[in-house]
Amino acid sequence: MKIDKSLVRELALFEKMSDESLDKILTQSLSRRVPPGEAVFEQGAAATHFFLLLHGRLKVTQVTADGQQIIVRVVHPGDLFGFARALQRSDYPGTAIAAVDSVALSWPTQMWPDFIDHHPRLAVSAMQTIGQRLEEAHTRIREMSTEEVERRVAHAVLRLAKQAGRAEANGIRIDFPITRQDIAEMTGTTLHTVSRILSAWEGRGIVEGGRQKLLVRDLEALSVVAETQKQ
Amino acid sequence: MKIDKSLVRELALFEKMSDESLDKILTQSLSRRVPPGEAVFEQGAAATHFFLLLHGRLKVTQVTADGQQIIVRVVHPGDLFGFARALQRSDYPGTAIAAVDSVALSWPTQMWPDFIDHHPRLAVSAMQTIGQRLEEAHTRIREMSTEEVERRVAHAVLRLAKQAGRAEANGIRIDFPITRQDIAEMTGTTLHTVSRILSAWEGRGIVEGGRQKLLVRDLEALSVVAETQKQ
DNA sequence: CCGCCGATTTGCGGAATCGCAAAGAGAGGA
DNA sequence: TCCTCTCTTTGCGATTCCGCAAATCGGCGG
Repeated sequence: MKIDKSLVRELALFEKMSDESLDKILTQSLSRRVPPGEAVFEQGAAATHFFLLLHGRLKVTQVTADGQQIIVRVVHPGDLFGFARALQRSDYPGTAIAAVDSVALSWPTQMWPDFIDHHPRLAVSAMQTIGQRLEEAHTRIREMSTEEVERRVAHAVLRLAKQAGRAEANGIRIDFPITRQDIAEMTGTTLHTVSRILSAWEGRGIVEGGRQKLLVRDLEALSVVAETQKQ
Repeated sequence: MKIDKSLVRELALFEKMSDESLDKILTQSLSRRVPPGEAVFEQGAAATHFFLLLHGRLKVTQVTADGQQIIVRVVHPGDLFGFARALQRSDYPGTAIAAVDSVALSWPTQMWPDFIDHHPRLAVSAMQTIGQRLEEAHTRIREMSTEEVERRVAHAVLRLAKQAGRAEANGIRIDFPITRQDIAEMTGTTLHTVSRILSAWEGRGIVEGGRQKLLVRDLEALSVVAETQKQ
């Protein structure tokens, strides 16, 4: 499939790579369109490919043994996904579901070692990416350990605004459909509590809600909420 | 400094490396002894080196802006540490403190890209290590999102028993000094709650406590606690 | 344009857990 | 051996947050 090279070229991951190498890698990839609600891969399935998101937005979820679901992370355009475990495990640890119409490139898992051997800089880039992701995970652990629910939700919304925000007349729009339940699963609480918190914020003019919609009207005030500890 | 090569040779990280390469790498390293309570590096300090723990046990902690501390992870012999961020950040994101007398090898941070360029397999190994660590972090996030405190503490103690357990007549001894406060900081709760939980377990014959001591008497029962959801 | 279905809001107990406080206990140093 | 310091235990009231329930809302398909 014909791929828009300029999109890939801009990624930090391929920054140091020559044009020929990049071409070679791209010709070995497959492109796939994923409509909203469809899974790119499912938790527990054999990890046959790793992916790069070109367009759209994915939610990576995990389901616990007793059926509870959490959102591990949101995948944005330019992110690699479905690969961290391709190195260690044979199955995907989570499910990646398209929140909107999305397009992803994919490569067979077994090509990964080849990539690294032929492009050591790629290894460094990839490691930086994973390192960042690890840092994010630690941040989340720290937040869940030390902050009350309202601050955690504030941090989550701030992250969404930064990573998936689109400027609008009245503020920053979260640029994909997201439910209260989703936010609850990102912050380790219930949709009820999230709803109460967002309602309170709406009353203070900080955000504006809606069905699967969220608009941040006052980033400043939201940051204050995120940094202010109770009492 | 003279280093016991056999110790290093066994590590998965260096598994695929030739003897000459390994020798070269080891001659470039420095060995350092760290007495209990002393820090290998401090949060926020310039990341000048990355490390490999040979002997002992370290606790990696982070302190939040408002002074609360959490334990990010425990470093066991054979683990690389203080490097994930050397790739992306210029300072250490946490503090590594020796729980017991420890010995670590260190290399200057700027040698990392060299390592990768000359030993691509090392890059793959390192990435697997970070990938595993990321997976652990996600496990912890999942636990903190969906489980009550008692189950989280049970999981934490099980992990400690697996990673730092030494067989004893009456059960599995956690092989380094650990306080209730430590366990609290690993599970996102308070030392009071941990103390109550451990007391209850002691009453049921599952564990045996003591000052900075912990002995798991009934691994089976503890696993049941870890997997049983309330009600 | 109407009806249905999933998303959201909100009230109200109840349970889990925190925070404070005070007492007990073990280990190492003087 | 005694003293001191830190760690640990335990009680009790205060809070946060969950879980259930019921009502409302909004968009999509027919």
